[in-house]
Amino acid sequence: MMMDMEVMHSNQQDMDLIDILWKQDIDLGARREVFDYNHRQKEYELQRQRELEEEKKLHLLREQEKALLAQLQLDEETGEYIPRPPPSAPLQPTGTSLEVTQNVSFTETGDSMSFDECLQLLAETFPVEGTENASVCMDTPATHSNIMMSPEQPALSPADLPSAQLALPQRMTPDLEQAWMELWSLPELQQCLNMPMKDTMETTSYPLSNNPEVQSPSYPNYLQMQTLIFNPMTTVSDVKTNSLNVPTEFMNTFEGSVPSVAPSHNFREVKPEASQLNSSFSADVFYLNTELEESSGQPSPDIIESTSDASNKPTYTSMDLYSLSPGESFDKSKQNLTEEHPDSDSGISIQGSPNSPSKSAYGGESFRYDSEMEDMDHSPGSAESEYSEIFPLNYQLDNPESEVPASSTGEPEQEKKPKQHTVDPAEKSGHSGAPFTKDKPKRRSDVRLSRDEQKAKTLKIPFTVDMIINLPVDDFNELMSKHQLNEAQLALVRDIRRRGKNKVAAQNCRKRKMENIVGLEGELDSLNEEKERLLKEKSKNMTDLKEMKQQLTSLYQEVFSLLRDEQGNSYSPLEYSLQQSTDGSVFLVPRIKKTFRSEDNHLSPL
DNA sequence: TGAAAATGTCATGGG
DNA sequence: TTCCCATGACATTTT
Repeated sequence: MMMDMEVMHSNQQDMDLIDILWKQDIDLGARREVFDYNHRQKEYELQRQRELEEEKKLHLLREQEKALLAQLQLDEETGEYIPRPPPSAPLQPTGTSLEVTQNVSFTETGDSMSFDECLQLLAETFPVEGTENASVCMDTPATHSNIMMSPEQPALSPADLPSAQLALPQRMTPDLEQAWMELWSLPELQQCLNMPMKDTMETTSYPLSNNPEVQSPSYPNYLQMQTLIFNPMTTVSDVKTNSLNVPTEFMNTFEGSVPSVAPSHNFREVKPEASQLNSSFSADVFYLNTELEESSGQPSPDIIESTSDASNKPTYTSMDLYSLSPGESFDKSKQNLTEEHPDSDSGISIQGSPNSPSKSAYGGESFRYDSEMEDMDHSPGSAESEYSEIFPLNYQLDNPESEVPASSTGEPEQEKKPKQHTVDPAEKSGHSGAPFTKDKPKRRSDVRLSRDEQKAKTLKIPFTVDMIINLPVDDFNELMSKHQLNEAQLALVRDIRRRGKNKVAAQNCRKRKMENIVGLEGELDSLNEEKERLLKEKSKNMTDLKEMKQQLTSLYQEVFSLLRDEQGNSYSPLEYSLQQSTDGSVFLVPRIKKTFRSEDNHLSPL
């Protein structure tokens, strides 16, 4: 509290200083309200109003989720949450649909009343004219009306609210400024409110999906921060659990039909010890999500946030990053989870994570992530190889269960010939028909990369497929020389490189072929135009020739009509013709017995 | 479910 | 000779 008072005091001093500066700068045309302390106070109040509104929204959503989850139960066969059938003694009317239960949850008793009271209190406390504005961070949750929260999360019940949230305005009414200075002094809040969206995007070194909601890595952190701010009683484990709510909402964003409470739910089941973790906050969030990811197969955008916040943290590898698949990859991750193992009774795996220790076995994994992005940027054939493609397959690689079929067969993949065209057992288990029921099958590139990556993982290749494929020859040789690889590893690396290179070459070849086809088609068009032009020219020439012949005939007849022999008789054009010699002189040549007359020197020069 | 398109892979030849 | 690339042909997957 002393610190808060100091903050207030310093703020007052700052504002006074700004006032003085304004007086000095007023001549420069600066508006008064820019430096007006009252105006700033008003803005503060506006922001507080937004804060409280968001808080109410969050609470409402939690209540909604809570009520919804009360009506749901996990279908162990499908892994989906389905409306809970009425118990033996039906407490509700039969046939209660999901929407009905949601509506019921909204209209239920005291909760909404608490918010109404809260709203009223807020309206009395903050008679602010505009409430529609929301900060960037605050806006995001409001856009997700379908936010889903964990049933186990410490959702702020109405009973908790007076101490945590709702009592805040009441208690602070005499000294609102001080109370809000407390809030504003929280670094998380300041970070959130001051963090431009683009900064968060920049710190996230890989492109996210087109979904703008996914492109806001600050959003998960924001929710965590919200919990920290508005629930002072929140424990570390609560924070973790709340942080897990964010991906659930993302899950809903991507796949609204699939209940999104699985991660939190499953997390509590599988990782109960996680609440005991007491390390740093970000690390907790990250590891918890990583574990959640491994246990439930649903990556968490929280990790993205953690990645962006602590991009240099050596605590996670790119294998972890592979699992951070927004958008489509979420579904695919779940798909892999539930569909690659149809034998599993539960759609959500609760098996152990045998590869968790092995994830660090890949020393160069951190490079792979960037390399993949470079590949997408530079590889001519990777224009369509979007981010959503990379992550699912990488997740599949990282998914411990994806290896189960291969290992369960007792036939290690390294025993397969590298150049074989047959499909690996792991691939068959993952891609052969039936298992894919919820989502479309993976793309071919996913299959291939997954194949190579799985093989590389199986043979413990210490570098990534992209490194193998895309490194220049010298670098590749240097890399190979730095690692002692056995024959199988060398063969696999060579095959991967050859296949990758040939794949790009084939893509380039096809691209060139298409370009050639397009070029030839263009050339054909131009040639056809040339042909048409020539045909027209020919026709015109024929017309001209015909006209000239007619003119020649007329001139011929005219000349003959003027010619007279010695007796003054005219020559008949039928008996004589006019011929021109090489020297330009024109002769009258008889048509009949020309030779004879020629021999008799009867040629008559004109 | 079959056809067409797209893509991956292998074999081969040339630089 | 080896490596790399281009490309035809075939297989497989996707649409």
